[in-house]
Amino acid sequence: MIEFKILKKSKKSRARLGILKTPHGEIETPSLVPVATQAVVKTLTSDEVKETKSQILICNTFHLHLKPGEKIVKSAGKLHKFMNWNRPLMTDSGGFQVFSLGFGHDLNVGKILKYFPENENKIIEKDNQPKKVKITDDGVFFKSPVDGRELYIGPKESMKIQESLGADIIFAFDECTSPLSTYEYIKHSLKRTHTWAIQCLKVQKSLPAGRQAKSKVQSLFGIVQGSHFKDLREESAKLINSLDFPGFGIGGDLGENKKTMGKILDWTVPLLDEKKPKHLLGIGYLEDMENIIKRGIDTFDCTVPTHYGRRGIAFTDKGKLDIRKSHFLNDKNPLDQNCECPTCQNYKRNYICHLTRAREITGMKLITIHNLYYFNTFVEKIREKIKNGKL
RNA sequence: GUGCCCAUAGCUUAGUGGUAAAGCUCCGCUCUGUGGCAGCGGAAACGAGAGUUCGAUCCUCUCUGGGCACC
Repeated sequence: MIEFKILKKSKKSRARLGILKTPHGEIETPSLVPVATQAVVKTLTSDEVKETKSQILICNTFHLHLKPGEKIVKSAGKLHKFMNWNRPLMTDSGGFQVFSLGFGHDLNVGKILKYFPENENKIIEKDNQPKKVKITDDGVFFKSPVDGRELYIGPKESMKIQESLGADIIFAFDECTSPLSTYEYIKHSLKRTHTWAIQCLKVQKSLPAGRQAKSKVQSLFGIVQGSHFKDLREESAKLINSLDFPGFGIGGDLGENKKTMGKILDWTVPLLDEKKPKHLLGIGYLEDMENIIKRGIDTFDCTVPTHYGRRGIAFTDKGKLDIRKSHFLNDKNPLDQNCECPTCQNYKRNYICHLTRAREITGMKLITIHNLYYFNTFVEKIREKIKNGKL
């Protein structure tokens, strides 16, 4: 079971400084949670991840269910042993794949709606279904991206898989919704997500892992949905808060821009138990961090540092650097002048540029290490700011 | 030396008697509970000369370069 201690509350905002204790150690919050979908931070070994100041990782239930299957992971001694990561772990429930493989794929939109004119006519009405995913009130039928076979995940299945995987913090199975859904769609979807949340709690308590020594028990976080509709977000926050979750996730779409993201958090966070940790799912550009932390977010996972790293984008004090650009072949500086990460201590832009252009995986690795270190240092500085009363 | 074949974008190849298309490369841009993908946009070519023709990248000849075979 987790334990969450709030060390300091900001007087300027809802930001707080905390310690989140888990069966595999504690983390300082606010904290970034790097993404290790398939039980690996892509291109890195777990030892390398430790050199990036990463405190906790999040793996994915859906992907690990497909490959290699939770039975394999369980028999390998569960996720921590399997991937040689003895620090805290989370697993996402598979709820995001309802969206990413469903409407997200069909309509080519993300959690935050961009202002493309072609999105204007795209609307998801109440009884619409995605092409490759069938969403029912009991659970979701997926078509496996691996071999095409049909697979079903509902709250019970997600809990069982997550139990086998053995992360410290697990999430309730939810339907992550699209920003293009109508109010009626979201209202109906929300009912499902809430029913599933209740079922997840019940199932989790009945599973063997839910009955073992308290110190080892997984902590199940409930997820608030409701899209960009104020009353639905409020309704969801109140309901999820009323259930016996030790922490919360805030999921779903966050409106059409960064401002709506802040608004949605302002509607939601105050309705959730202040003493419990709050995780924002899937958000975390550098410019988002202060914004969400000020609004009471303790942890947040984001693919940006790793995903961008593999595409050759390095984050620096002077902005994003597309290291594949040919002029970097003549640049003898480190990725970032002030960075103390293993990459910046030992390698220069010219070499990393060459590696990425030659499609050598070490290029991706070096940037991934840097980006993670840079993001974690960025959050570290935000923690400092809270400590010093500046945020 | 003789015979045959070939010559289209930086690379690899389509194609047509009315000036040309694609993949890769290159140059921009997009990417938030991760395909290392993907998508959008851009730059860029008919080896040289002559002939036939209203018009030749396409047909004919010569040259240049490359390949193969034979002596």
